[in-house]
Amino acid sequence: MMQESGTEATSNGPASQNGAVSVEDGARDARPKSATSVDVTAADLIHLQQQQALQVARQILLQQQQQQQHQQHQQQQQLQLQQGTNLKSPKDNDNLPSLQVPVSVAMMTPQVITPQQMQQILQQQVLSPQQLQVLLQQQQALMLQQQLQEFYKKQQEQLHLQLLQQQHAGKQSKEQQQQAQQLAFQQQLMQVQQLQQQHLLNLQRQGLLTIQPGQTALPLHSLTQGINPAELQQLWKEVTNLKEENSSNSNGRRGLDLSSPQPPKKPLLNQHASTNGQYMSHSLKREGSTLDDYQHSHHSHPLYGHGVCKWPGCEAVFEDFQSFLKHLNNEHALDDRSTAQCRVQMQVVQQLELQLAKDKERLQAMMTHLHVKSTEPKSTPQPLNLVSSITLSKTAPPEASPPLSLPQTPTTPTAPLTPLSQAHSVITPNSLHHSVGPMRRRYSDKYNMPISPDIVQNKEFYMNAEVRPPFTYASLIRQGILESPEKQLTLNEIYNWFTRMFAYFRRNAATWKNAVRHNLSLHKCFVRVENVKGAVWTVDELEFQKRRPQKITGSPALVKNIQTSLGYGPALSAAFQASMAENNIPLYTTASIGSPTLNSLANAIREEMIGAMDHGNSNGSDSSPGRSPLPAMHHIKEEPLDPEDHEGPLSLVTTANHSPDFDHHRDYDDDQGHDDML
DNA sequence: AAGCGCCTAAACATTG
DNA sequence: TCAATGTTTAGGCGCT
Repeated sequence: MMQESGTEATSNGPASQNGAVSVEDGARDARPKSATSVDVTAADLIHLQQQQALQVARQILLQQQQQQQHQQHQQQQQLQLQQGTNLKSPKDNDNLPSLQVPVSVAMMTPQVITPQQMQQILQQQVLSPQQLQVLLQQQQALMLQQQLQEFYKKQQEQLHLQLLQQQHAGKQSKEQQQQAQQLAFQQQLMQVQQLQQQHLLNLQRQGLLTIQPGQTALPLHSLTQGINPAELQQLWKEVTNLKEENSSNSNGRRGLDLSSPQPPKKPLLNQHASTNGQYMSHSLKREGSTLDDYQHSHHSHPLYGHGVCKWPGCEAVFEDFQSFLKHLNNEHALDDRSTAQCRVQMQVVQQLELQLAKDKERLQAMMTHLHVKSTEPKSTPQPLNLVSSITLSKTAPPEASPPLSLPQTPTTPTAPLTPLSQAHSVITPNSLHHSVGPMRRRYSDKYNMPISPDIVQNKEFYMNAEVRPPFTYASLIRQGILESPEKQLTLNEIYNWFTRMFAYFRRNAATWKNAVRHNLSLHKCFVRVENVKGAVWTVDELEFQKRRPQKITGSPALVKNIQTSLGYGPALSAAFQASMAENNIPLYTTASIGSPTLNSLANAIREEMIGAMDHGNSNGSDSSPGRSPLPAMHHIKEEPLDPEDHEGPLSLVTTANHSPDFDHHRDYDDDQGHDDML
């Protein structure tokens, strides 16, 4: 199945299926001028904002640092004055290297933000919650560290002073002094220890540090033994290392690391990585190790499928995984372009998620409003089963069937707007793909017809969503043939029409092609005509029309359903469109609405339905406006006589799982020339 | 429950 | 010979 998706991607190039494609294209366009300000996307703006926030934060930190240095200096002076000693000169300090604050510590720290400043940053609201959290944690750690440093400094000073005092004091009460000194020192040690513990506790609490049973011994031990700058430094290093590891390991999530020597080059990247999984962060983090990392899992590498690089807008083909990796590292390395693409992809995902959430909500509301049978235990909400699910109970069981390999349809969470008249058909996300055994709920085919002009949009829907169209093969074949300029198609052209018009038929080719051939042979309405270039298939409308009416007449309930669907058709379409539009999803719709192919298809199908309706429902209670019973199109014989082939709809839910052998690359256009945008 | 229509699968034949 | 194209049969399911 994976293969199919891969081949599809390449084969129906134009018929890109997921809405993301267009966005990606946009990214591709924007990518060239890497650093220039030409293309400013929303992501860029956000990035910019965050950069500015960083800038502000750094400035604030700088100021704070200066202030603190100043304060420290003042404190030192005060201390000196209080101690009544002017002996201590800067020089003296310099002469005590062992007491110096470790340089590395000094480099890493001194950037504590005051509450006011922090608030200021918060008010700007330019930092993400994660960033803020990390920032806060770092600030707390920094503050504690600074307290430690100050304490340590004070301790140095006091010791120094005491030393001097001792020298000056001569021999008098030396022991007393030593005792007092020891006492003071012990107190200081205790205070430092408390601070350290507090610090560690904080770190632990913040998840920045995991203290192992034996680990606590280290700091405490060193403290009790007397603080050694080297040890302190080591301790701090350990703590900071832990912190860094922690932050970098946390799903790639990373906030502003103000204390890190190198400013984060692309703060956003790792955030994006969180949505894209580990691969992204892998490739961005350390290219050197990517190869090995992927080696074992290349089969499932999201960026590699069917020998094709799936990086947005790339599609480069590779013989083997190795070359792909090479390509990945070379062409999609960490640069502006990749970054931009990554951002775009993230937005795409976010958009999709957003849309999904919205639609789910909407669906829920709709179901609630319509009192959709709550009997279904299914987890997933059922879409449009607008028509009271009469036969629901029946259909329910099958749906529990084994999951077929059908991949989820990316594009359509929403139901086809098709006037799924098939009332009973319960089109659920599940059923769509699990075609389980009985899959074919093709309900009365004859009834399901698209009815409203909105069929065009439905067409678009089917072109892009892997949803089985609710028409029989015969109906579809006929449609394809009638759409052709000469009203005739070769078998291959029919195949192409199917794949072009319905995403659903882009897979499981063997199955549906066989069905097509079977239908062509089986139904009298399809006439094989020898042509110059071989044989072509035409439609005998008379034969085709013969069988349509019958059913409709039969069941009032069905008629009712049809009416219902008629009424809902447009509404559904509108809802679908609204949904898409609302979420800014490009979807195939509008673009090709005016295409002749679609229109003709829509018309033809509509006719078909209308014809059926006429037969079954002569009074036309429904709203179908201007329904010219058949003929509107291709010499359709009016008389709806015998029921021969009136085809109903293909079951929407059908055997979706077959061997995937969609033979891509059959040009879709060999048949009629109008391939609209496909 | 029977009959019908449709779908899927598959065997087989024909053709290029 | 092979693949594409046609034909036919069989079985299953949903619906009436």
